[in-house]
Amino acid sequence: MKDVAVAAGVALKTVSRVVNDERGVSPETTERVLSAIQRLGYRRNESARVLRAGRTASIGLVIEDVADPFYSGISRAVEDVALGHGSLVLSGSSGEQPLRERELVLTFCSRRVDGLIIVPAGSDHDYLRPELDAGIPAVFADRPGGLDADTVTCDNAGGAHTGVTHLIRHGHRRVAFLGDSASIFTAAERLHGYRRALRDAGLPADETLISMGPPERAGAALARMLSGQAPPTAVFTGNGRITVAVLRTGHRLAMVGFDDFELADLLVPGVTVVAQDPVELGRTAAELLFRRVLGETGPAARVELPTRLIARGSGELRPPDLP
Amino acid sequence: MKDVAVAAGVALKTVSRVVNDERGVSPETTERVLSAIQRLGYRRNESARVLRAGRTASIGLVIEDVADPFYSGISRAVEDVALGHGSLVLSGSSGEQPLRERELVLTFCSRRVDGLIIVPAGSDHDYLRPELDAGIPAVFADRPGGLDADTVTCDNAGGAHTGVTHLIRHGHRRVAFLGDSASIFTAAERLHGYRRALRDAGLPADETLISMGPPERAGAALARMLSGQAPPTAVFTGNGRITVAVLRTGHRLAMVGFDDFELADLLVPGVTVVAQDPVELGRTAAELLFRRVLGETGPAARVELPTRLIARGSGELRPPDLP
DNA sequence: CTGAAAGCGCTAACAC
DNA sequence: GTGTTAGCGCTTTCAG
Repeated sequence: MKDVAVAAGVALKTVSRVVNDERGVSPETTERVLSAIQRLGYRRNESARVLRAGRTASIGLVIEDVADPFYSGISRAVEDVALGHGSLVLSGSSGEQPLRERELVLTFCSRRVDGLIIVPAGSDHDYLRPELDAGIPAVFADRPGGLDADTVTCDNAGGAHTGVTHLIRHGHRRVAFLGDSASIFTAAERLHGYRRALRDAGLPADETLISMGPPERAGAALARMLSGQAPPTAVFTGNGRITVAVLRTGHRLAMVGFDDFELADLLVPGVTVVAQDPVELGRTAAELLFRRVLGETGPAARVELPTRLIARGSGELRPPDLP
Repeated sequence: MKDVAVAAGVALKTVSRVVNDERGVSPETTERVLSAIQRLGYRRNESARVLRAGRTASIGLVIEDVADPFYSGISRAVEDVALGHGSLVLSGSSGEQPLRERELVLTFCSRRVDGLIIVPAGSDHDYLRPELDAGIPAVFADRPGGLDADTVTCDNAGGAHTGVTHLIRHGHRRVAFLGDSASIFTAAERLHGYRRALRDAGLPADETLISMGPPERAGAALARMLSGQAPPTAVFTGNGRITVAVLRTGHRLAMVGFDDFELADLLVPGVTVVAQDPVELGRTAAELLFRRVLGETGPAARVELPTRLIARGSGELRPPDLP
């Protein structure tokens, strides 16, 4: 910048003015500065600018894994909203490890991001308190965090309730539930929805038909149930990865899965799902965040997004004894 | 930092020393500083540090769309390598628009990223020249850029050749090629591979069996071919999205697709594909980049990753006249 | 309309 | 061991 000033025969501040489109510079001076900038290949150092301005025009996004289509949908939506606000996105995958989440968040904070969108891996967010107090707004997405901040979730319990009720309406009385580890908020919520659906239908809850754990183990869990005393005639799967794991076992049960996925309609039978909308989730979280970044105060918002049942065949299969 | 120094009764530099784990500070002073840091909730401002140090410990990644599994695989791999080098990733989706690619890259540069990984949307990268000269290394991934920089691609032509030859070996003499827009490097390369495979097999190239264009139009293009004079008995699809589009048409042709995808094995018949490895692509690009960031000079590297044919059924169907 | 000086938060270089 | 000084590249006063 100094070089440009010298080359154009003006003061530093004048170059700054031109670069920032500030008014009050004569057209000819502007011209001279612009040509010097061109000639020297000058580009403003954003880091220095940030140091003065305080705002970095960047936000931090912590998700579980970019390579998972659910989270990459969120990512893309966040990115688009951020770009609309002239902001960049620093993102990182926590891999469901609270420690890594924490490290990523703190790293982002030390780079003075203007705000954070976090899909919480852990439930303890005390480490965030000082940052929030320091004025860095945060929004929790997909799951609530352990802090009173803006939160966007899906109607997990309601969605599971709808899906399980759908199976029950098609004549099933023994519906298995295969969910992710119970420590994950969404998994626990969906299990609640399952239990409530059984209760609402006046069906007993058989604990041998419930299995919570990582997707890799879902196939084996189902096999155990099927070889048990009173096997299920239908299964509700608690997320997309479990749905796929169960499909790979090649069973022929009625089935409804939480999360839509590409090609669900091309399988035979088509897979009936309870769909969430990751893009909407990301968009909403980002908009909430930028509202805060722009200075909005007020109590923490809690947004719950609806789910949608998409019937494609697998959820409409009747139990063997009811043709 | 100044506050911490005052609170601990030491000079600024001493705080800096403690924060940076520099040697030469007595244990008790360290203790005093640490407790002051704790008390005041101090966290170093990375922007200021960057301004001094010159390195930002961040890299920029421009891909086409994070929401596409191929690119999100790349993303994740880049992120992991970057984290291993203590670096963060700024990422953005170009949406295949050269202008947006350019804007993202220049924005990243003005934030002084240490390096760039670019999946080129356009082919003209003159705008990058000054940045490269200014010492910001760049690596092109998936497609070569219009500049002499490190590049990682897949063996597009070879992969297509293998896939098409596979169909020919199963008795097909009329193999259609449905590729993405010819302006996209990978699409053009794969078309070359297709043509070469026909030539190598002594088969004539029938231009009515070739269609290049956006995935949305692939279904219609195939329908046109099938209702033509001499319809194809097999089809080679030029990328994952086209493969899916073609599957949705519900045809019953023999088929091999470029790009593997989840559930390809669960469809009936299973979909035979030529698989690339996005994770390996991202990893290689990132490693190449960090080698440059760490000071390696020397001529631009060109890495070509192999592809792999995975037979699952659809590519082994024989033509109707050869049972 | 333009410029000079101060300082954002930090670290490198050199005292003490 | 510790402190002082200068300056990274920019913007924000406040004077011309």
